[in-house]
Amino acid sequence: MTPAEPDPLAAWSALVAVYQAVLHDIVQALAAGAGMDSGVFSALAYVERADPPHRIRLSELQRLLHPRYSQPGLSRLVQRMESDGLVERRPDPDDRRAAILVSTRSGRRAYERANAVYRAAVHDHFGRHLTRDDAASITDGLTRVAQRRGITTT
Amino acid sequence: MTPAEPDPLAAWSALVAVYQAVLHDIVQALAAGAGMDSGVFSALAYVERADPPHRIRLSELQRLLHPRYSQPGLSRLVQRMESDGLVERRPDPDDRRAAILVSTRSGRRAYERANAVYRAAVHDHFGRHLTRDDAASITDGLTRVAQRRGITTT
DNA sequence: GCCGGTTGTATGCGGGCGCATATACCGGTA
DNA sequence: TACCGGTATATGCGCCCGCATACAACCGGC
Repeated sequence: MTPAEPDPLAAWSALVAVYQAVLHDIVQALAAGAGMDSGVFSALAYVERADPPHRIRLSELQRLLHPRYSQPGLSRLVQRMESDGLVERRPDPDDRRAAILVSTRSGRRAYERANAVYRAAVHDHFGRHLTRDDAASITDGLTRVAQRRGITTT
Repeated sequence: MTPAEPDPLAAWSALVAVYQAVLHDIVQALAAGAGMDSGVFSALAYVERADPPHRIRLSELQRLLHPRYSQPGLSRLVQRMESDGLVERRPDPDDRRAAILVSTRSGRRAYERANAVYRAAVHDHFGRHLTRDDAASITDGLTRVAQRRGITTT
């Protein structure tokens, strides 16, 4: 394959095509292998990796999940997670408007299982098609864009 | 910035973060600047660039749009496009089950305007944050994944 | 010419999303 | 204290999506 002309539109088109196909497959894998939809998985991942772990303010989660979910969208996503027993909602002692999410034991187990499925799916549908150089140069290029745009990765 | 370790998970995370943020901004730009949602724009783009141009079989459009739209999703997307006067539905003389979409004059104008907005938005929110080398290496790496997965890019 | 499997498209239904808005609470100001 | 602009979260509403399914038309074997 001859090296690509440096056309940002072509880069964007390739990014869109790969993202849509890979994400679709990962979503299916998560549903089939862990019974979890990708929105719940993303939110739960932020709860688990928060500092301190296993708990996060709803407004902070909203900031991390933007623009994937609007504030009302997150409100309802959390309602579903709560009714599925993955997280609990605690009052914030310092601010009575705020809610703090804490993962339940069952939520933590579900996350561990789902994360294993997720990592395997990323490898199967994306990682194994990359050379080491590809992985490094994609990470570099996109991380640069993310930094310039003020996007926080992961 | 020090070069990234060749970690496919990090590459995927960066891809997701950049995609979501950039797409969000492009969608807003399309809505504000051309009054068109991104699904209509994608579908119309395939209609316009089909061979021969301005007309496409619905089932072929479905193949091109997969997995972004399911078959029923596309059926309704096309209904909206038709009721907005962007395309017309013609019977296929060779297969009475099939529908052929043909863009209307108004649909072609709307596409030209929206495409200008789209290209500008891709530049503003993505391209201008890339060096020439970034663009080339992202295109190269992702195109390789797309080829290995049998994804047709744009 | 018929028949079973396949393909192309549409529709019923349940559910998730974003926008606009409502409600409660915060913190500063006078 | 009483107020007021801003912040954190929830809810009403309409729309769009995918899944399951329905229906029509195609095609190959006989």
